[in-house]
Amino acid sequence: MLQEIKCLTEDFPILDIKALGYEGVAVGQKAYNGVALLSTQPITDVIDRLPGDDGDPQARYVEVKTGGVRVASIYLPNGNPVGTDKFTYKLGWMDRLTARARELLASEEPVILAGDYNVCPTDVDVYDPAALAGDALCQPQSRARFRTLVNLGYTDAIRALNPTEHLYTYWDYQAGAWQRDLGLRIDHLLLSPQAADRLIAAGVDRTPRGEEKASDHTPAWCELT
DNA sequence: ATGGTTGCCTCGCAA
Repeated sequence: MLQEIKCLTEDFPILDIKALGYEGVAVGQKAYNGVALLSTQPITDVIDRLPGDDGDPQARYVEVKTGGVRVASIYLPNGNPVGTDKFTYKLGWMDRLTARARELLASEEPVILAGDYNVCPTDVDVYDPAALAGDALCQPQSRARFRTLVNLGYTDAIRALNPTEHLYTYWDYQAGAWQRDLGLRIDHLLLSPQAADRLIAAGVDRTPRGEEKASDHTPAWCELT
C-alpha cells in the first residue's frame, strides 16, 4: 500500500510495476496526495474513494480485494494547523473512515486498513510528546477517533506484537531527525478479527529511510498465515 | 529557538 504518489493516475508507472510481477491500482491527482495498492495476486472490487462525501476531491483512499483479503491503502489528512479547516477536514475524514470500517466488519471478511494515518496513537509513538502536543497528529480529537476505529474490533498489528517499542515510521527531513532517531509512529495496519486471527508477524523496516533521496516515511508491514 | 528540509503547485505551499 503506497501513499503520497503525488501524480495523476495516468502518470503512475503501472507498466513498470507489472513488469516486476505485480498487479496494481493507483488513484492519483496532480501534485498532492494519491494512493496506490500493489499485489502479487489478482485485484478485484476496486473502490477509489472513501464513502461519505462525493464532493471530496482529494485522492486519499483505495480499497480492493486481493489474495482473499480486503485491503485499503489510506492517506489520512495531516490536519495541520489545528484550528483551521484542514483540521476539521481531518476529523471528518476519520469519521467517514470509521463508518466504512464498521461496514467492512459486517462483511466478516479478513480486512486490512493500512497506510499513513497521520495519528500518533499515544505518547509512546512520539519522540518528544511535549514538543508535538500542539500538532494535529497528537490532538486528543485525533487520538480519540483512532481509538474509536480500533475499538470497533480492529487490531493495530504493529503495536499488538510490539507492546513497548517506539517503532517509528516517519522522521522529518529537518534538523537531523533521522540521524537522531527523532521519529513518529504514524503508519499503521489495522486488521479485522478475521485478519488478526492469522497475524504472525508485524514490524517496521527502517532500511529504506537511510537510503539516498529517501522518503520521510519507511515501510510498515505485517504477515498473515 | 517556532528554527530546518523536500519537491512542486515554484520565490509560496504542504508536508
